[in-house]
Amino acid sequence: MSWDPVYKVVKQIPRGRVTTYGALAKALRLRGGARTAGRAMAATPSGKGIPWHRVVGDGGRLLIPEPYGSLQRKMLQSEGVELVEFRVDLKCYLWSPVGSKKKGAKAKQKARRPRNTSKRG
DNA sequence: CATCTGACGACCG
DNA sequence: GCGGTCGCCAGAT
Repeated sequence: MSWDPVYKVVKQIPRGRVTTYGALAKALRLRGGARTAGRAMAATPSGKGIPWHRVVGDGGRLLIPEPYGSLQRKMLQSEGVELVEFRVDLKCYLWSPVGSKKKGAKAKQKARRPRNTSKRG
């Protein structure tokens, strides 16, 4: 799987801003959801100038493990992003993917499968 | 091919 | 607000 489209969006993240895995997954229509978005980041190639440190989890939580996690904090702080313990103030720094990455910007609505609620209920 | 794993998110209690 | 669990799917063994 080529995460090029994912890296494209990540590179679109302006300085001093952050985004979430879910946002990428939604913007790129990733099937696996945030999980797939995370997979892409885990495979983030170095040397491409990809600001992976601007990608955080839900609520701005920093999920990236060490030593990258520590690095991420440093990077964000260096960009002016205020960090609270292991979180980022999304209401101030959250950046959303514009949506101009895939060629088919039509965003076709696929058939939604009903969630099986009888499981963990 | 089968099995385990993982930079996540949503839901229930 | 927190913990346990499922769902998703690609990569590695």
